[in-house]
Amino acid sequence: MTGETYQVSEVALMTNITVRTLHHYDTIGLLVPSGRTEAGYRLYSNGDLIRLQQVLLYREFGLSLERIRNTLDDPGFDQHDALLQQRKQLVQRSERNEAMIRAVDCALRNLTEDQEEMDTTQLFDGFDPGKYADETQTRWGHTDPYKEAQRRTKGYSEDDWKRIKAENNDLMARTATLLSKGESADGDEAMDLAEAHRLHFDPRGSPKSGH
Amino acid sequence: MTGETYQVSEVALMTNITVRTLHHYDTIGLLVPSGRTEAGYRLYSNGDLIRLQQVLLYREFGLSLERIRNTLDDPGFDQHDALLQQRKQLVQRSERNEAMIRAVDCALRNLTEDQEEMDTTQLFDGFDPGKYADETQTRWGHTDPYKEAQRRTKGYSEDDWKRIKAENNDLMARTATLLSKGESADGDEAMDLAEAHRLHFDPRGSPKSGH
DNA sequence: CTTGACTCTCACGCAGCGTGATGCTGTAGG
DNA sequence: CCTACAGCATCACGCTGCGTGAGAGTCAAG
Repeated sequence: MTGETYQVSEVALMTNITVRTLHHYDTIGLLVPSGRTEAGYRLYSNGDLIRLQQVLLYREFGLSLERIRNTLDDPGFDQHDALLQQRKQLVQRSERNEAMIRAVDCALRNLTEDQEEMDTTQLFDGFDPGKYADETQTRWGHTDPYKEAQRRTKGYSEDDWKRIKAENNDLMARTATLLSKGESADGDEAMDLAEAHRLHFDPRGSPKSGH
Repeated sequence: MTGETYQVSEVALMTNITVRTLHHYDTIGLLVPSGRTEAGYRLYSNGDLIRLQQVLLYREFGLSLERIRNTLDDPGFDQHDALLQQRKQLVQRSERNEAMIRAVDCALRNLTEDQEEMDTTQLFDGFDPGKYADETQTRWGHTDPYKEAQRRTKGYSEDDWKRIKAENNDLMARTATLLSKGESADGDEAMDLAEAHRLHFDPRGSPKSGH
């Protein structure tokens, strides 16, 4: 007979997952053991193992447990479609992820590379971190293990970096418009928009693009 | 004076984040507004905005809020190093992610492509999903929009796929060893290892690699 | 009977907020 | 002055996928 059953720890050993995971899959209804002992011990059948096998496979693909449960409980409903959608998500995440990598590379470049002509200030494009910049510059002049990373990534993500900078600049734009309507909210002296703008660009009083 | 202050909703508008996020950053100490009104309203200064700006920048890089807080609160401690580590993590995730994509592609291929000679069964390498396979085969014969994806990924991830299949096969191996020592735990009839193995390979009774 | 290895069921914790619930504040209108 | 109504505040639970005890029952061995 194919009627062997296994306890949690056995299944855990077989599949290399934890007992807790089995508990979890049980409580969320993803993999409910087909049997229990009188004492309440979970008993997994061979069929349960098969299901678990599929669960783990789909999990390997990055599908959510909920999605896995749906596709398994309603076979023929998704599966292929689910995989396609999953692929899309993965691709998106991948792109996003690589953009982040490039962005980090750019940040690293900006932190180290020829700071005479491109210092950290520019990182915020006028929205300068100021005092922090001073310390950062003196502290890590050239740490050097990422030198190669710099070369590899040189001229490699200007657009991504620009996007981020654009978003940062966006703050200032919003700030300006916000100020133009909210200046009466707090300040009694109605300063003109230009002045407010300048203050925002450099709240510490060191004007750089004084217009 | 540079003494303008802003309320939560204003800052939220400027930076395009939610009020709740500001609350959160406050409670976790990532961005504590430098002031409050008598009524308890949060008041953000320009300095706060600068800090927020940095926070959002690092967040863009994928650093955890905790890590951001550390690097900002102890400037010169990490930052450069933090970015490097972050880069490593991102690269890892990226690799993992792409492996998943390739795996999904393989799964899709196995689902659709020439099923006469490579049906879903093989997906589990003997640890066959059986009845599910029948349904899946008949339902999605050829949906076709991923045809190109198939071509692009052809012969493209055999190793990744093999790794996954190996992991799946691992289950069976473990099962076998488990059985060899645990057969007395439940079953009274001491079947021989080979038999147990076969049962495991195909608990529904349709032997395929009957050795 | 006791020990020790397993098992069970709560239930909190983590990351980063979303989403109400419930109540006070502040300003404009009647 | 009273009333709306918009904004603010503080809980506090929800989500994902389990990890990690806590406290207690089970089961085979000594």
